[in-house]
Amino acid sequence: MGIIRKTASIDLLLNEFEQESNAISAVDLIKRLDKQINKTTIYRVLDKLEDDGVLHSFLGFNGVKWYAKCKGCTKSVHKDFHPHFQCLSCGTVDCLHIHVEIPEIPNREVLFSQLLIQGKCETCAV
Amino acid sequence: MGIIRKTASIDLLLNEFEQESNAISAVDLIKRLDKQINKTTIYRVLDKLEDDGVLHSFLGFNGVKWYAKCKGCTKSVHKDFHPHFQCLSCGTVDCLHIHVEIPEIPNREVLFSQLLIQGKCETCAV
DNA sequence: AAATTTATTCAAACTAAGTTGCATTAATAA
DNA sequence: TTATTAATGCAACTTAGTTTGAATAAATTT
Repeated sequence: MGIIRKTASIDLLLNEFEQESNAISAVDLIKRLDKQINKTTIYRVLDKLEDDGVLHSFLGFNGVKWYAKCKGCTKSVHKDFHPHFQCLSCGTVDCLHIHVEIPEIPNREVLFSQLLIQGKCETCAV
Repeated sequence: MGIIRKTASIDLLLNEFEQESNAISAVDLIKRLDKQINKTTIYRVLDKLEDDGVLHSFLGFNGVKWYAKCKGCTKSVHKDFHPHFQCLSCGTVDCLHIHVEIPEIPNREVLFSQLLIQGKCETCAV
């Protein structure tokens, strides 16, 4: 079930992603919108936005959930297998628009994959 | 700080990994050894075994921590960048001994990476 | 435009994974 | 064999996320 009604919560959350080109963690969104939206609502709206192909989610190295805007994803077509990058210095997480080849694996059926790369970002690298 | 003393807890934990060729989640180990070792101790011993290059850890798709035996890792040399595979049907998680090329990324310094592949394992694939 | 249905929201309580502080136990060294 | 210090156990805590059930707001029907 996707989003049916336009509400203030959805606007507020989408606005955060307009302002920001990087990924944003659920935890961070809860902090940012603390005064404005209940955390239950935040998790639910994020869920729905992901359902609708507006956002996609992935896990960072410590297991917290991150969300980022989808490019070219729709409700039905949601194949967004790009890697994500987490900077060790500043903590920024973002999508890498590069292609990584996942090799065929004998006797196994590959359905999804998640590649998380950790290092230093443009700003923090020497 | 690695392991300094040989204790019963360490033996019990190592024994689990002897018996099993697949990865084992921390949660599962706590269940298995419930009567024998306290969960705090389990987390602590796992930490140290990882430190010593005996085990390596990674996160599953739902963010829980998995451990598997290291091959050719030592305390100082701990470069184990192989992908991990999680079966959607039976839940088994294991190490894939294949090489995946992580491309250079302009202006970024790549330090670590984690590739998690989800699908159907040998036993569960048609 | 009021009534009704349906979706959305909130607060609070809960869960699951993992961590911390501290007293106690047990390897190892002296 | 005692002294030292690492390892352990326990309880309480933290953090991220989920569930619940009642209250509210938005659509839709009348």
